[in-house]
Amino acid sequence: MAAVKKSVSVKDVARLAGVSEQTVSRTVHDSPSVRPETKERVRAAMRELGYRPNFAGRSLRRGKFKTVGVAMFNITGTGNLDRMEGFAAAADKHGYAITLTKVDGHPYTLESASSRMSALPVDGMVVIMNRMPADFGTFEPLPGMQTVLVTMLEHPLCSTVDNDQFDCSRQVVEYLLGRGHKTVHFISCPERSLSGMRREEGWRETLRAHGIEPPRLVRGDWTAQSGYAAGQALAEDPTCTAIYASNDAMAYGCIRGLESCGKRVPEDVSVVGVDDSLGDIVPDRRLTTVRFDNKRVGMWAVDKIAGADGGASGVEHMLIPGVLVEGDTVRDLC
Amino acid sequence: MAAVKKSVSVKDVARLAGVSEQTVSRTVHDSPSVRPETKERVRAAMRELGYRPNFAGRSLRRGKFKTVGVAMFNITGTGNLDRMEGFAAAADKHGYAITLTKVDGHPYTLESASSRMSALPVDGMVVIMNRMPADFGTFEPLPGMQTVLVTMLEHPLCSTVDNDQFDCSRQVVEYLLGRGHKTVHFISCPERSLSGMRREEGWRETLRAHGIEPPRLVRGDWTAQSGYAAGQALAEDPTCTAIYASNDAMAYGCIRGLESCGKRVPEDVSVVGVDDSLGDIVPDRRLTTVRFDNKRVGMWAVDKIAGADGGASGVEHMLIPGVLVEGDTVRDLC
DNA sequence: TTGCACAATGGCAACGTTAACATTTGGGCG
DNA sequence: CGCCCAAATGTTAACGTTGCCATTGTGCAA
Repeated sequence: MAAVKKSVSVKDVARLAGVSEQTVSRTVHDSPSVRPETKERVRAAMRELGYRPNFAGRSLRRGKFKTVGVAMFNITGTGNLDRMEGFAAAADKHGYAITLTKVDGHPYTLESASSRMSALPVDGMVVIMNRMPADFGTFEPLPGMQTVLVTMLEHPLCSTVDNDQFDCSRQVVEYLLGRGHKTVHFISCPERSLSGMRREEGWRETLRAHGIEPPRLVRGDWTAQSGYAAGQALAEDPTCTAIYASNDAMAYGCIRGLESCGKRVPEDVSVVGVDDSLGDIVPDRRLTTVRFDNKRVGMWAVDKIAGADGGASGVEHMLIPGVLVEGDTVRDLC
Repeated sequence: MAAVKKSVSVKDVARLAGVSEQTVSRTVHDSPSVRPETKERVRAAMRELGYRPNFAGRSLRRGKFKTVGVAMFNITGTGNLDRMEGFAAAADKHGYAITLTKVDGHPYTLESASSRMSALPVDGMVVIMNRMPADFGTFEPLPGMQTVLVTMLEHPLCSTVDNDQFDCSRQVVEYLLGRGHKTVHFISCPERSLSGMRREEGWRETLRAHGIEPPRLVRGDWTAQSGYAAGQALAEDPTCTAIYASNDAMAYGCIRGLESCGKRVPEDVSVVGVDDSLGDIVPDRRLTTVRFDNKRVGMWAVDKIAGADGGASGVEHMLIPGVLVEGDTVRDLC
C-alpha cells in the first residue's frame, strides 16, 4: 500500500477528472450548470480517490458551521434523553449537527457555559438549566451566537423553553379536587430545583385559587426513600385523602409508605406523581402521573436556532404543557 | 451601536494592539516568547474587541478538529445517558468536544452511520450498536477516521467496548446456585437485542457448566407487563425457586406476577434483575440486580480516540464487567 | 569594537472551499 | 456571415489561523 495521503481535496479530484476545482465544487453541490457527463466524470474521480468534503474549509468559507451546541451542567437528569432525542431530530431536519458539552458547575453560571462554547464550531447554543445560575440576571449571550435556555424562567436576551411545571400542578390539583377531594397534600423536592419549586408554586396557588389553604408540605429529596417516609408521615393525618408527589419515584415510595401503615391506595388515599419516568413498573397498578413532552422541548430549542438560519429571530418564551395520564391510584369520591 | 462586524479576527486584534498577527496567535497560545507586557496589550485588545478564535480557521490549519462524533440509532435507550456522561467526561479530559448524531436505522448499517459522520468535523467516531448491522462483517471504517463500536461483538478493523453481558449472567447464576438454588429460570428479551441474547447465552452456558440443563425460558419484551405474565406462568412451576430477568422492569413485573399467584418473594421464589436502572423504587424491598458502569464504557470509547491523538493505536476489544448488587429479593437456601 | 547568541517580533504562505467574476464555446437569428 | 445570448467551464481571491523562516533588538564575552 502506498502511504496514506493526508487528505483528498477538490484539487486532487479536479486534476484526476481533468476539470477545474470550481467544477468539482459545483458537482458536489449538484449545480445545474454542469453537464451531466462532466458530473459523472467528476463523481467517478471522487469515488476513486475517496473524496470527502472538508468541513473546516467549507465553514471557513461560508462563515457558518451548521451546528448547534448543547451545554449541560448535569448530563444525567430526568428527561435529558428525551430532550436529546428532540435536539437530534430537529437538527437532522435542518441539516444541522449537535455538539454536546458538559459544563463544570463551579461556578454555576451561564457565562461559564457560554465561554466553553465560544471556541467550538457552533452557530448557536442551548443551555439546560437545572438550578438558578448566579449570573442569570446579568448574562448576555455572545454576539452572533443565538442562545436558547431550557428553563421556565424568562430572560430578556435569550429565548427560553421548558415544560410548564406550574400548569402541571394546576392540572393535578384540579383533577383531584374534581374527584371530590377536599384538599391536596404535597411532597416537594429540594429547594434548589427550579422546576420543583415551580411545581410547588403551582400546587399552592391553585389550591388558594379554589379557596383552600394549602396544608403543610412534606419536603422530599426525589428518592423513593423520602417518599416512603413522607407516606408514613401523611398516613397519620386524617385530613389527607390525596397526595401529589413531585416525581414518580417519591410517589411510588409514598404508596409503599402508606401501605406499611395500613392505608390502602387508592381506597383510603389517592396518589399522583409527575414525570411518567418509570413506565408501568407496577403492571397491575398504574400510577396516575403527568407526562411531559421533553422531545418537543428539545426540538423547539434547536428549531429556534437552526430554523432562524440567516435571519436573526426575536426572543421568545415557550412553555409546553404536560398531559395528565390517568392510572389506578386515584379514587373518585363523588 | 455600530453595526455588528461579522467577526473579529487576529488581524483586527493585531491592528488594535499594534503588533503582528503572529504575535496575537502566540499570545492566544501563551507562548513564552512573547514579552509579558506585549501579551497584556494584546489581551486587552482581545477583550476590547471580544475576540474569539475561529474554529474553522484553526482546524483548517491544523488538520484536526478535536472532536469525536457519536452515532446512535436510538437515542433513547437504557444506559445511554450514563454513556454520554462518559463520552463528555473523557472528551473534556482531552480537550475534545462531542458531536452527537442520530442515524436513521433504515437500513441498519454501519455504513450509514459512517457516511453520516464523514461530512462532520470529527477526528474519530463512536457507534452505539443495539442490533446487528447488516454490514457488520464487511464494514471498513473511513480512512483516517478511527472508529469505535459499542458492542460486545469483536470487529477486525474497529475497536469495540461494552458491558460484559455474558459475565453478568454468569455472576447472577453462580450467585443463585451458591445460595442453594437447584436451577435458575430465565425471563429473556426480544431476540434482536444483541446484549439480551448474550445474557441468554451466559445464563444457558453457566448452568451447563454446572451440569444443569437450562429449563425452558420465558420470552419477555422488556416491559414490566411481560414480566408480570412471566411471573404468573412461573408461579405454576414447582421447580422454580429462582428467577433471573433480563432487566429490572421485568423483574419488578415478575415479582408482582408471582405475588398475584400467592407466591412470596423471596420466601418462595428469589428474583434477580439486571441494569440497576430504576433505583430503589420500592424502598422497603431492594431488588437484587447487576449494576453496569456505562459511564466507563463511554469514557473508554472516547479515550481510545482522543487519547491516541497523534499516533494511531491498534484495534482493541474491551469488556467491562458489571457488579452484582445484593438486595432483598433473594433467599439463601443454605 | 566586533562578533555572537538569544530573545522578541514580523512576513509569508498554505490549509480546502466557494462566491464572484471572467472566459470560452456553440447555436440561433437577422 | 456576423452578432449576440446562454451554457459550460476556468481563474482569482478570500475566509482565519499558524508553522516556518527572516528580521530586528539587546546584552555579553572576546
